[in-house]
Amino acid sequence: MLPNPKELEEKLDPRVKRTRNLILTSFESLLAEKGFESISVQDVTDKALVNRATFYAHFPDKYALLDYSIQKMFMAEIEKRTLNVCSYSEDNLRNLILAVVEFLSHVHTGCAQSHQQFESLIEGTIKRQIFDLLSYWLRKSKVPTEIPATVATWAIYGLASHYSHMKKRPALEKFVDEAFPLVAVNLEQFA
Amino acid sequence: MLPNPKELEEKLDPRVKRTRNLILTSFESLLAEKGFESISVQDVTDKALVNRATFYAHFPDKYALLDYSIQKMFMAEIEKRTLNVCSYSEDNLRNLILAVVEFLSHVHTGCAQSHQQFESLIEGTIKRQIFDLLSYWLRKSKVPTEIPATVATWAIYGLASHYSHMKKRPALEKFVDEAFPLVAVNLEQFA
DNA sequence: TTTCAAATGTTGACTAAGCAACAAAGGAGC
DNA sequence: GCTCCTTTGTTGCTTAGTCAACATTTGAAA
Repeated sequence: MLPNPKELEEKLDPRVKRTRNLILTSFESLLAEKGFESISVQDVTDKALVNRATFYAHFPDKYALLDYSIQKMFMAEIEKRTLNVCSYSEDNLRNLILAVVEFLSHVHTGCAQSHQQFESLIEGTIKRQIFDLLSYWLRKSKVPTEIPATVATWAIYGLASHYSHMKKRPALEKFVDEAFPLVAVNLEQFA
Repeated sequence: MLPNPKELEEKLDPRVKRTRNLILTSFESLLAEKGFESISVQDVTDKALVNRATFYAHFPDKYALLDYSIQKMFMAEIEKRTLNVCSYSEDNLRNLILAVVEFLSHVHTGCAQSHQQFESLIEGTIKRQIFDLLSYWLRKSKVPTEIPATVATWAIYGLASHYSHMKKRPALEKFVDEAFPLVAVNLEQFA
């Protein structure tokens, strides 16, 4: 059911879409200039030209906004590579790994303050996205996919996290070439 | 009372400011791509992501929007030169003439289709702005200003219109140098 | 001229956003 | 410890925006 969320969003009240976009844009630009913890809800709504009470009508708190933001950004990365409308193949898997590595590296360079604490906030969100995507890729399978998808999810995220923390990052292609088989082996039964 | 409108706008409901801006931005970008008459209210609201009924809550029709837009753009030109916070002087008058000439030339190059019909639509709006500005400049005068301000207004607009229609436009400075004394002579009693 | 589709204004019922005021929970500094 | 100020959620009421439906008007093609 992965390609769906689009359709749901299309039907939203225009005011809702507008407000969420304003909040999102404001948040992401703030994230580029200072650390997540030092951003207050007030900051976000001030820059978005939206009332603070309106924020709470859309998000329980700023952590929910972070989740929403990460989801959107990650999904954009996935959709850019049309990985959201396909099934499992080695080629798609390689592209997925590339996408996650690039996304996480981008977060580390783009966000003013990406501490350990911050990364642990987004880790769950991203892994959930990866897991859902893999499950969608394997939706036609006759055998259970939960275990292999879980293993692959953690492996992919771990690789990306590792890469984005390396002092001297090797060439992206080289890194992925080396890591790819270790992930693929767990999924080869679905190729 | 010219410097006031700012203060009034500041206090507007944020939703009102937002909506008007969306409509205005949409309209101005449409104006850059096609003729005013071929722009429908529907076009404007579609691009602005605003409901058509909302448009009518702010403007009686598209002609009112054109007025509003021209006023905003012209005022921006005036404020850029800080001509809205001063009194009459030959120097300010010269700058005003420059501003009007440049503004009208800009309209002629920037708008996709600027026919005679279109110019007659904006002529009144612009002359009103010029007249109001001159009246503001002369507000301290002990003698009546209406007649001299009217003459100067028409003269300035006429010059700008003439210039912007010339096949081979002379250098702006040269043109204004030549025309300036003819306007200034009607106002020299206020210098 | 007739016809038909598109654009114009207008309305009333519904939903979202703004606002001011509140209690409560940190957090920094004394 | 205490104080003071900021931030956080929450609430009830007001205002603005959305939507679908309608009657007109307009303009271009048949």
